[in-house]
Amino acid sequence: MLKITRKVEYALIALRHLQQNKQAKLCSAKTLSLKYDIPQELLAKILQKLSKENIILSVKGPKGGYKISKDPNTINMTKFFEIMEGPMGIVDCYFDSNCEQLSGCTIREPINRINNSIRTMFDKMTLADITFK
Amino acid sequence: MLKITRKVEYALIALRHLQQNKQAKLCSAKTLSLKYDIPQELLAKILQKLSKENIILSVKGPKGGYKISKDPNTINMTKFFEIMEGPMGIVDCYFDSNCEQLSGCTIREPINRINNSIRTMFDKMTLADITFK
DNA sequence: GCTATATACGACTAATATTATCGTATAATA
DNA sequence: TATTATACGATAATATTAGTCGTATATAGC
Ligand code: SF4
Ligand code: SF4
Repeated sequence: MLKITRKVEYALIALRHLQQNKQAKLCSAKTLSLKYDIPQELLAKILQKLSKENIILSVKGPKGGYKISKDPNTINMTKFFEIMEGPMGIVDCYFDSNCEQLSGCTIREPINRINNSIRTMFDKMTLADITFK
Repeated sequence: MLKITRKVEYALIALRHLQQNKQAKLCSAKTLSLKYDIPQELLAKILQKLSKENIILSVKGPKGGYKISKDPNTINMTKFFEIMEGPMGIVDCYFDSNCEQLSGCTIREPINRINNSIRTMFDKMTLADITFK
């Protein structure tokens, strides 16, 4: 319960590495997967998503790989989580209304207050809080 | 990602009902399951757990059921979540050390800071914040 | 041009966690 | 003693997450 996904963790590990080696040329998915013991194909897809979102820059071909392309201070964690995993809420009704209980739900309001607290907390936090500190 | 479970939601709905009808005698699992459209057997097990933890009191037999037995102001949400779902952490290594990456993990410290922030937030919140307000 | 290496991307499978159900036992009321 | 309700372990169904595979494309170096 209340877990972040492995996908997000792998993304953060990779981003931290790229951030702290940003003076270096490029770093490939393979290099990162070996260094941090992350399944290569899975990490590759994660890096592709980060690239598509212009958080990192990708270069194809031999000697290719990835490097940081956006200041991690400018990306807040709510946004980052939603880029990686879609809408973020501790219950589904925050972004989807298919809940059986919705019509007569007595806890939706208090639950949404909690939701907003968590979102606010992550809004105030940036990628740099994880990739730097 | 970062979701609470249905089990917890059902528990909160039931507790809110019991709290707001605490002058009433008893309320059965069946009554609650019909009123809130929650699978009866599932809700029954949830109520049994709450009873075992002395959050509610149970009475067997016809005319039996449940009622609140502990002031919801005295139970913080971290404790409540952990009663219902076990150790709470956004990553496993907060309470379990079977992670492949653990030895060379570069994000554990920053992740744990987030973890602590979430726990602190829920420590400051009580069951009454959901069952009353 | 050819080969090797690396990203891009969709489809698929496997593993795990969550949600729900079933069967049986026990207690108490009337 | 029949009925209603809790207690509890085992099992099944479903959803989510994690990981793999196949194929295409780009490019560096020879
Ligand atoms: S808070 Fe209520 S409406 Fe929202 S998902 Fe939970 S049960 Fe459904
Ligand atoms: S933070 Fe690091 S050690 Fe902890 S679970 Fe995630 S990858 Fe594993």
